[in-house]
Amino acid sequence: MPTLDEYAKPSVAVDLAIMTVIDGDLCVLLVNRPEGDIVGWAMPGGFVHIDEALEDSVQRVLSEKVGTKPIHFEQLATYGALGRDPRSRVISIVYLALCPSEVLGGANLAKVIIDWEGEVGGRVAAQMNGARLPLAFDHAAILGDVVKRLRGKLDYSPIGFALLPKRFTLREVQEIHEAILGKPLKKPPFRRKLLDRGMIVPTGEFETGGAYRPAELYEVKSKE
Amino acid sequence: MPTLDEYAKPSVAVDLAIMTVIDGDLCVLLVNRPEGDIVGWAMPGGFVHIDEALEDSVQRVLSEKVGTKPIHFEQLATYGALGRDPRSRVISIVYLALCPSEVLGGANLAKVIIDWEGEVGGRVAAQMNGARLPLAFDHAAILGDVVKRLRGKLDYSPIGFALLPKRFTLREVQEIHEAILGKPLKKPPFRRKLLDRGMIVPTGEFETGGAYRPAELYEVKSKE
DNA sequence: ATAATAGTGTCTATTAGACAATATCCT
DNA sequence: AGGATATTGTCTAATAGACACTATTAT
Repeated sequence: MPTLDEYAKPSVAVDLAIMTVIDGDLCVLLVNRPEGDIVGWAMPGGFVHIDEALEDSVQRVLSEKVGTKPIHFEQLATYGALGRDPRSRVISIVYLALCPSEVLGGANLAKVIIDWEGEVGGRVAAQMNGARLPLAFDHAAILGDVVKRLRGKLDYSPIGFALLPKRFTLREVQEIHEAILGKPLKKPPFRRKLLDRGMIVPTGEFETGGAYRPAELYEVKSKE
Repeated sequence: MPTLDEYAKPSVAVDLAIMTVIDGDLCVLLVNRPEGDIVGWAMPGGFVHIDEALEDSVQRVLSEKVGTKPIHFEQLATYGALGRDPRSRVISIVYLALCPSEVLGGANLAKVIIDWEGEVGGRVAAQMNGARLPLAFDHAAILGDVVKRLRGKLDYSPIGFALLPKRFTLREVQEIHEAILGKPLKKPPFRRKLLDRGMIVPTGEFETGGAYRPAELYEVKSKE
C-alpha cells in the first residue's frame, strides 16, 4: 500500500540474457525457479537497489548467481507489462551478455530453439538434453527479442567475437554466425566480408590438435 | 525510508523524446522546468503508476502534457545512473516519438544541435529562436542517443514517414532525411532507393500552391 | 596417396552514388 | 518565354554471393 506522501512504486529488476554458442547451437543460461514459487526456468536476475546504478546491479547478479564475467554486455530493452510477474508489479531491464562457452563451465545452459523463422515478433523455446524446458514469466518473448538483436547486430558490429576466445579461426567465427542466424553460410564470401571489415588481424600462429590442415588463428584488432 | 518488509525502491518514470522536423531542422519538444525545482529544459515525462503498463504511461504523459498523438513511438533505452536526478533516485524509460510538425502547433519545439559529427557517444545541444537552452538532467546525452537511433534506423525502416503527413512529395522525404542525417543527399539516387524499397506508392495526385512544377504525392503502401 | 579442410581467384547480380539530360508547370 | 523544380537515363564504384580451383597437413 502507498504511504501517505508517495505513490506505490513498482519494483525494478535487471534480468540477464547470458548467451553462448555450443556445438553450433545458440544457448542461454537459465536458472530453475524453486518450487512453490514461479514454476519454470528463467533468466538470472535481481532487484535494483536504491543506491546502485543499473550496470552495478548487472555485475552483482553476475557474481552472485553466475560467477563469471561476460566479454560483452549491453542493455536490450525494458519490460513492464502488468501481469508479467503474477506476484507483484516488476519492471525488468533486460541486458544481453555474451560469453565464450568455455567460461560457462557447469552452468545450466539451455539450447535456444527458434520457432518462428521469418515472422516478426517471435517467441522462442528452450530445451536441455533434448527435453523442453518451460520458460517462466515473459522470458520466451524476451528471448525472441534477444535473438532479433543478435541477428541484427551480427554483421556490422563486433559482438560475434565476444562469443569466441581471444584467438580463433575463421571457421569458428562462421560457426558462431551460423548458429545465431540459423542458416548455413558460404565460406569464401564469409571470409572476405570478415577480412574486408578490417576488424580482425592474423596472428601468424595456427591451431593445433585438429585432424587435417590447421587454420590460422586471428584476433580482434586492438584500436590504435 | 524502507519499510520493514521491503527495500526502498527507485522511482520509475517514462520520458518522451518527441521529435519532428521543421524547416530542415531536427527539433524536439521540451518543457521548461518550474523555478526553484530543477533548472533547465527537459523532455516531458511522468512517473509510472503501479497499475499502469509502460505504454499506458506514455499515452498518459502525451495527453496530459502534450495533447497530441504521435504517429509512431518506440522504446529507446532506460537510464538509471545514480545522480541523474539530484532530488531522488529515478530510473527513466525513454521513448522516442515521431510527429509531423503540423500536429505540434504552439508547442515548445527546440532545435537539436548535433555537435559531435562522427564521434561516438555524443551529447547534443538545443536552441530556440537562436538562443541556447540549458538541458536538465542527463537529457543532452539521451538526446544524443535519440539522434543515433534515428540515424541508424532511417534507411531500413519506415520511421522517416512518421514525420510526414499522410501524403508527401519525394522532396519532402529527402528534406526529412537530410535533417536527421545532417548532410545533403543527391536527389536521383535518393529517389531510386526510396522507390526501389517498395514502401511507398504514387497517388496520381500532385501538390498544389507551390511555385513552379508540382511534384507527385506519394503515400506509404498499406500492407495487404 | 588420400581425405579433409584451409585458403584464393574469378565471375555475376545487386546496390549505391555521381552526373547529365529531359519534362513539366507556374509566373 | 523563362525559371525553377520534377523526373528519367546512363554510367561507374562498391558490395555480396556463387562457384571452381589450389594449397596444406595428418593419417
